[in-house]
Amino acid sequence: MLIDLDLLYTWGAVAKEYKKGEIIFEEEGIANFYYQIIDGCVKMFNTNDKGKEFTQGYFFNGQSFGEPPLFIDERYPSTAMAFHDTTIIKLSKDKLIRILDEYPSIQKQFLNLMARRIYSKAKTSKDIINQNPAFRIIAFFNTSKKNKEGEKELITYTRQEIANFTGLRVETVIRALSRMNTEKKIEIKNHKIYY
Amino acid sequence: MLIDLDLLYTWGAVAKEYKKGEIIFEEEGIANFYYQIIDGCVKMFNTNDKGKEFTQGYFFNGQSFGEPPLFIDERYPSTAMAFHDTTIIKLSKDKLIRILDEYPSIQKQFLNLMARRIYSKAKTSKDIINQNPAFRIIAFFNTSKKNKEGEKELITYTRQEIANFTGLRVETVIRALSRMNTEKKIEIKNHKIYY
DNA sequence: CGGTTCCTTGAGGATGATCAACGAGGGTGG
DNA sequence: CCACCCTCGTTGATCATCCTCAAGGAACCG
Repeated sequence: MLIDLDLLYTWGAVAKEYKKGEIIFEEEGIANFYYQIIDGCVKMFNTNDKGKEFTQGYFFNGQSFGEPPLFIDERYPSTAMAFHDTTIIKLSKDKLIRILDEYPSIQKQFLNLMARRIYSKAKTSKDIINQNPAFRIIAFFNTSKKNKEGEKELITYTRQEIANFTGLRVETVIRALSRMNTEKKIEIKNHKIYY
Repeated sequence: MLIDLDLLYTWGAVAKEYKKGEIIFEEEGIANFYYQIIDGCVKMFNTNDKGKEFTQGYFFNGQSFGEPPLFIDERYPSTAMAFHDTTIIKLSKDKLIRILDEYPSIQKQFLNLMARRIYSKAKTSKDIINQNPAFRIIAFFNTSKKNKEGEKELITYTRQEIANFTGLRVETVIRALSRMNTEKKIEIKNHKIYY
């Protein structure tokens, strides 16, 4: 949980529910609000001229998203969409900036958060460049895995979502997955993927 | 210029010169220092199993680099190397953290810096995924361009460097460039690229 | 039970990677 | 001044891989 909910409400934040598939903000839109997820999941992505989608990342309970443009007066580089039904608390940009100025410890938290994001992005782009479907897919699974070490867990993303995240095509993902299955890198039971 | 040099020296920072090609820190190394470039250029990159290189970015005069791991206690995700002869001022991690705690305005600057990095990384990975050599190369040129709008300027990177940054191979870059030349997207005079 | 959404398979084509040479320029030392 | 070396740029041929297009099949949900 990033900023305390009570604090946010004190400063005039408002909770809003978004239905699955609803757009929260769009690429090139002006950044006016701070968003923090109370419950649900948000996907950030870009779409190119030919409608091909690239997923920048997923955000879950207690996480905030879309903050960088607030700090540097830029427009949104990507679109944010509710991936499931999601409740989000919204605070105006000015108020967020004022909170950061008043609470240095919160500012520090945000610095750490941004640092962590850069760190992951560096790791991810390194992996994506590394041509090779299986490798990219594994890298994606690793970032999305809940229980780090330990037994196999169900992957809840569709093959299309995996494709969007890895920059591959659905068919390529499917073929790579079945190859990985026979090579025992993953397990597929009844179309469900375990890793 | 990020942190004032006098301030850094006051806190015990030391300037050091690195010769072209010299390694400043290595992937997976422990992060103990804050680095700020006084003069020169630094390249951050990863190398995969087969020796293929992926350039994460270049850093120039007045910029700092390799900070994220300092904030989150991780190891370096990439290697940093002097791209030309470069003078760098080094400060220990603890001292940096203490500076940030004592000067909230500096902490804020770092927050803005990290936000800007995330913003660029988002733009870059979007572009790289967008299969198409010409597109990737143009995206790289745009980020490295000094005078934003305006007339053509000389690209000072070798074709190998362009390849490393875009995740392509040298030959592919060369062929793409000459196609872009005939299509007038760029200009090549005497092997030199203008964009 | 009908309609979505997701998954699967095959055939064919496009494109970037790979391998192998060679060319061109710049700097250095004899 | 010239020969040599080293880095960078260039070209062609071939190969592997992923994309594209097309057509179904399976699972899930109201």
